[in-house]
Amino acid sequence: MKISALSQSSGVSVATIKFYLREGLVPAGRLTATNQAEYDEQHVRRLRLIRALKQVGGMSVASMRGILVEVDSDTVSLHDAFGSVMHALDPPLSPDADVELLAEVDEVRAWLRRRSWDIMPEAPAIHRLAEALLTLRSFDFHTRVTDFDSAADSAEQVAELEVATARFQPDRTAAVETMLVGTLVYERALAELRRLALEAVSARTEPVAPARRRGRQ
Amino acid sequence: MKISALSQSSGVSVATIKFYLREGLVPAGRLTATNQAEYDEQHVRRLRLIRALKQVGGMSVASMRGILVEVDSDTVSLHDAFGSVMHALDPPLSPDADVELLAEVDEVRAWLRRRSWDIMPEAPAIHRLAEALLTLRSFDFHTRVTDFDSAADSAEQVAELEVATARFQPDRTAAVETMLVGTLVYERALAELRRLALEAVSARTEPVAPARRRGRQ
DNA sequence: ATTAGTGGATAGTGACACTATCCGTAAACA
DNA sequence: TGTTTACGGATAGTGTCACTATCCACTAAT
Repeated sequence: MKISALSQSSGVSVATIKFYLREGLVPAGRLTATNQAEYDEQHVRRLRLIRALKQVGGMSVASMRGILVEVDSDTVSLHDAFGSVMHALDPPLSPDADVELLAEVDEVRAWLRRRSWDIMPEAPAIHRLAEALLTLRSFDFHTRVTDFDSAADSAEQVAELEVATARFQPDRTAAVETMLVGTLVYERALAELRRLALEAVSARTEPVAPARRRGRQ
Repeated sequence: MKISALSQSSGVSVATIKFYLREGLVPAGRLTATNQAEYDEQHVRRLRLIRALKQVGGMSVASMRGILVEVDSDTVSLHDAFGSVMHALDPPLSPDADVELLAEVDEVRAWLRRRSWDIMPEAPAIHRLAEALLTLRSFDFHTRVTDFDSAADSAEQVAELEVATARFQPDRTAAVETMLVGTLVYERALAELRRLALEAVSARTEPVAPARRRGRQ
């Protein structure tokens, strides 16, 4: 498969594929001459993955490179590979050692322990979750991690299915890629589900319109 | 409050505030002379909102303008305002009348009806959810909307709390802003929760027993 | 033999989110 | 009172990003 065929079967322009090759997002083809190279299904799959990361995850080329490096690196266990990719997904932590944040992080860690979730203590998701909780609180939401028990149960259910699907893949790279795309696309799906829930609850809650008196505007 | 004070109490530089004013993200201050204007708490709140939308939602200035227009427009009911903002949050639909997508959309609609969720039939979230399900299927996940029943239950729980918090706000604009920021930040929090669930499930599922230790790497 | 396509390098483009500078005026201070 | 500082408004410039276009020597296909 030459570059024009790869372009054809992936829907990505030749110029853009060259750009991705330069950036290290797509592995180089096997050279058969100084100006001829051979590409295969692995490259088609990679381009599909890149499109999904870009469209669903809104990811930049730089962060995709960071993640795809983790996808391609061979760690000992599949679990470690999943972990590396998950950690690379979250933006790096700022070293603002805010006291309030650290307290919240501790609360999240304690909650995880109570749930018997075996998480690396330095997982960025812990910090990100704590940050989000703090932000919510600054906007009048009195939310604590413990309010998420039911959400955690259902997240666990979906996760079972995802991990099973990823482990079912024929090879290591495909497994990690599946885990990656699954994480992002399920996130999107569940976010949309949430927006629908919001609309449904708001519809149910709205008191008969005309009777409501607020100030001007 | 003059512009430098506004900058001080919001943490946004004067130059950037001027830029947001030009772009219509922040309403103009009340002019007291040709070169003096008065800003208030409303402006501080708006700048905090913009920062949250940018950092948590990763939104562009253009899409923020689109949404803030909806926040400021006065519709009859609060529910309609929430709806407009929700719909403006999802990127506009592409007019690709894919048969497969339409079938999926119908399945989502039927599922919503079974749940007695009162949703506008053209809500973009329906299409986005259907799209995500199709993408998942193309990556080996055999997922159907009906797999989301448990997730929907817990989403409904969180939504109750959000809607209540938003309706508790003193004025209309604050209510809509609260709803908006709540939607995005809860999405983030639940996404992080999901990533933690994934790591926990993967740890539990890993068949290799020997040298794995928490905290290593 | 001609032509189209290739890998590789380099330069250019348009969008984006600010950022800097300038201007005439007004407030704050000495 | 004069002088300095800050203001609002307008315009131009900056750095980053994700491509896109052009060029080159060369090879494959016709």
